[in-house]
Amino acid sequence: MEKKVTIYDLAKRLGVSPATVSRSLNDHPSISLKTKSKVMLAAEETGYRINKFASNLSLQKSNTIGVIVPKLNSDFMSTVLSGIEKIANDAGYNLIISQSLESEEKEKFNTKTLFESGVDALLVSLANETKTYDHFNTFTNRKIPLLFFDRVINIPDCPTIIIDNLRAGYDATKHLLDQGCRNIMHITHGLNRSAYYQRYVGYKKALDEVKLFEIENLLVLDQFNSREIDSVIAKITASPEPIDGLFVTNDTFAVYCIKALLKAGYRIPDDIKIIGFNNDPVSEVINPELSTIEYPGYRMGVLAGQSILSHLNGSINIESADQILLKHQLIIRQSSRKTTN
Amino acid sequence: MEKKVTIYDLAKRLGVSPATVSRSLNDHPSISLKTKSKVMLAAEETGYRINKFASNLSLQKSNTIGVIVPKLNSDFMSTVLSGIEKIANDAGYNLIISQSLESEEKEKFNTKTLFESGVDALLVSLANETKTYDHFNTFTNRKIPLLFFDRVINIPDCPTIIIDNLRAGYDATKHLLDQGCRNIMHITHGLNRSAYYQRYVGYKKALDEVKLFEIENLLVLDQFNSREIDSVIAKITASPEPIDGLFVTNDTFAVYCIKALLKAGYRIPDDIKIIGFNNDPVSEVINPELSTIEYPGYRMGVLAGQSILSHLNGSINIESADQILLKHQLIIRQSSRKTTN
DNA sequence: ATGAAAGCGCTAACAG
DNA sequence: CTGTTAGCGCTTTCAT
Repeated sequence: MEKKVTIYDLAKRLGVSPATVSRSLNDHPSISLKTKSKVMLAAEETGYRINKFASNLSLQKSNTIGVIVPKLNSDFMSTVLSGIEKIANDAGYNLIISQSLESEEKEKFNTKTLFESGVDALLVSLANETKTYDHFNTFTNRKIPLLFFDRVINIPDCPTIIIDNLRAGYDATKHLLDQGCRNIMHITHGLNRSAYYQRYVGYKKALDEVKLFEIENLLVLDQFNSREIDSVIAKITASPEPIDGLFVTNDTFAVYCIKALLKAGYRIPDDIKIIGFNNDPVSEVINPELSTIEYPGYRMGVLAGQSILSHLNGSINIESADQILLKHQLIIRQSSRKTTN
Repeated sequence: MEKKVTIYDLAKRLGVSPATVSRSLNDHPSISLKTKSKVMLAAEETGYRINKFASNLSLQKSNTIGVIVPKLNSDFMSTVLSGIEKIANDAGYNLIISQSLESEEKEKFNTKTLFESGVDALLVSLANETKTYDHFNTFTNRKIPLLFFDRVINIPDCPTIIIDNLRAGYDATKHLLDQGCRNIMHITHGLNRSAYYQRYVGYKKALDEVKLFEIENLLVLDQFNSREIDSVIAKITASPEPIDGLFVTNDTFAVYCIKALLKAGYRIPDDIKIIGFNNDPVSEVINPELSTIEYPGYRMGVLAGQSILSHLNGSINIESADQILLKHQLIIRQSSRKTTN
């Protein structure tokens, strides 16, 4: 059991003051090179490690960034997190990551504990359930940088990083129309989150332009899990006018749809054309390959990290913009291509 | 800008001592109910929040658990993390997550910063590169609970959570043999990590039993990324004796292999039978569906969390065992099934 | 049941 | 260039 060694121990050992030790350790300019190296050596020998609690308490900062996401284990989210972690880590920041599991309660709780843990900034992608936003006041009131990504809400002085979801929804739907679809169903998550709502608006806009919008063709799911697939197939088969296009706001679920539809005897893309969302790796694995909207997750993570760091440094530049809009991209693959016959 | 309020502020406001406030807030038994509720109310009204730095400094603990993983963004790892987070969060612990990106240097650095951040325990899945383990001494020397999962190393008093990789490798290979394969190639990650090495040993054992082991059929890849797929195909086509079986220790990469092989004109499972590892969702998306070894990631995360918590509590039970061996399972799907002709 | 006071380990203003 | 000293905010022992 190694004993912990403090700057006082080093000070005593070297016959200098704790302040000198502290300054040396922090490479303060006003310390002679000689003392510095003496201190560093002693620190090395004794296995000295700084106590961050004490340091943080004194400095009133933690070099830690909090992150709240709905769910860790999706390809998209873990990719975003990977980007955030890379940037934060390179800048000497630790990441405290927690998941809300789509629950407003848990999001509130996590917000509270992250605040108390003294994170220097907070990055949030909102739970689907969340309808009130007061729990973020603790951060905004104290001017602690708060940033939303992907699932955002507009709060003064809180930057957001998103893609143009309306446009993306429009692009996806327009593409299906261009391929000849006339009765397009939209399968999405709770419209409570603007990311999803905007995609829906884009979908509606494209259809309104050609007078083909049908409210019955909207299917809002609670989760995107495989248990919900039956209701999808039921709705499709029950449709008075045959469904010939499917815009699903999640690749993984779109893939479930493809599998279920094929099993039910539908031909894809001949009978029904399908487009997903995110460009998850799985979209290239399914047969037929899934058309989708490319969502730059890693870049989003990197930008979220850079943006929050620049806020933390007080530097003003592109990353400290109020809103960053990332480009999405329509990716056309087999699942939605018009069949020439 | 809200001002931060401390227990001193509350004490002054209520005309009691800071000690009483502290005790009330912590529900200490020796404080009258009346004072307690008085304090709680004042805390509520003023928006008091505990300062964890001060608390941690005083208590010498952080209610924080550190986690180091090779890479956040894989289905398997994010699922494990999701399990760990659930358990930790429910027990009132925060998680500081960092990725080594398979680099020994970064793993060392992260170990150091997590130590300095005062985590109460550390959970590690080792980087593939890592060959020395001294950097964990800071933890073991001070008896800070340290646990390895998935990619483990045996260090006294450090529990490990793994599956029986040797047996899993054996099962996978034996299955291919049972399906009639006679020239089975093994595609795996660097054998530096015992998880992979043991799978290799199992593979070899199954083949040795029927005198079919060929060292030339071992292909060790640095990464499992799509850029390496060409070398795989090259090796398969160049094999003097036709390869008729493939045991790939990663589903995602196995899927790349299937796609590339199909494109190269091989029939699966007729010409080559394939089995993967992990039972990632993608294994059910590829056509033909991929046989694989089920790896219980979420359970592993949950158990890792429970195990480390029980160490933290000093309780002795099943979760505080030195080694937990989770059951894997052979899952047979189309990609490896003997074709009846 | 409550208060006084020391201590956790580090930082920084001030003094020399 | 270095030392003294006063916090940072909370916990806890020892009194009362």
